[in-house]
Amino acid sequence: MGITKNHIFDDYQNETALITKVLGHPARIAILQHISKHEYCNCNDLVKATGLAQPTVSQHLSEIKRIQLLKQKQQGKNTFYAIDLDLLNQYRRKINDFFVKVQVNCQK
Amino acid sequence: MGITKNHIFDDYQNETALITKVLGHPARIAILQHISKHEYCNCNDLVKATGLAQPTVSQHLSEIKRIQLLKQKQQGKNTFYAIDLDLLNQYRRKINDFFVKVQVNCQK
DNA sequence: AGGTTGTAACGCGATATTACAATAAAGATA
DNA sequence: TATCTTTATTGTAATATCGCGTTACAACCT
Repeated sequence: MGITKNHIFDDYQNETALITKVLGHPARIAILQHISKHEYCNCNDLVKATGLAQPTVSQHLSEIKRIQLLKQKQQGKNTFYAIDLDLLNQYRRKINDFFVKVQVNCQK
Repeated sequence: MGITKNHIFDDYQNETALITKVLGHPARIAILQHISKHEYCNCNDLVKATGLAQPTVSQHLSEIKRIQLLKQKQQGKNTFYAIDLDLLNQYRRKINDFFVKVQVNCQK
């Protein structure tokens, strides 16, 4: 997307945007939904669940890993994925707080 | 970014992703913060607040308008922007619910 | 060893995004 | 009328993203 000028924004703005950006694709929403319903599923499960090709799913998994939202367990050739619930909750609060702050500021 | 295959995902996934995608840029986070603190500010205010060029700000405003999060008041040559609080709250709940559902599913 | 399976990495085409200069259009002001 | 101000639009360069075919590399099986 051309170069985002991250340096002119503060940490809060960059972090908030990074979390929402990772969530900003339907495939990644679908992947998180599926992992939540099938803990420690593998990449092939997600290929079937999403209907995307394996390399595409792998790429979306990498995006989600950028914000450390995934835990992996290697078991032989299989890689099993689960969601880091502590971080998920942290991000939930962070995004919710952003909305709330905007709302409160508006009402002053 | 190549073509996102929206048709293979359901409405919930597409809508959730669209909202977070719009929030997924630090400039748009900054713009929403500024509008919330200075109700009915104009485009020039946002140019000064963000440090981006006027066409860039205008483009980001368009992105935010895609999810109807902005109300505008035309006053002569000035366009004043404010946030649609009802929709903001609706989106806040929608995103928060997504996080909560994922969390709850994980714990089953 | 040879074949199968699961996943990441590489590479590419198509398209989207970011950022901005230049311009246009409309309202204000001298 | 001429000029300035404000904002949207157009066009463009640079870069990122999406999706996938192909490949590479394990680990498992026979």
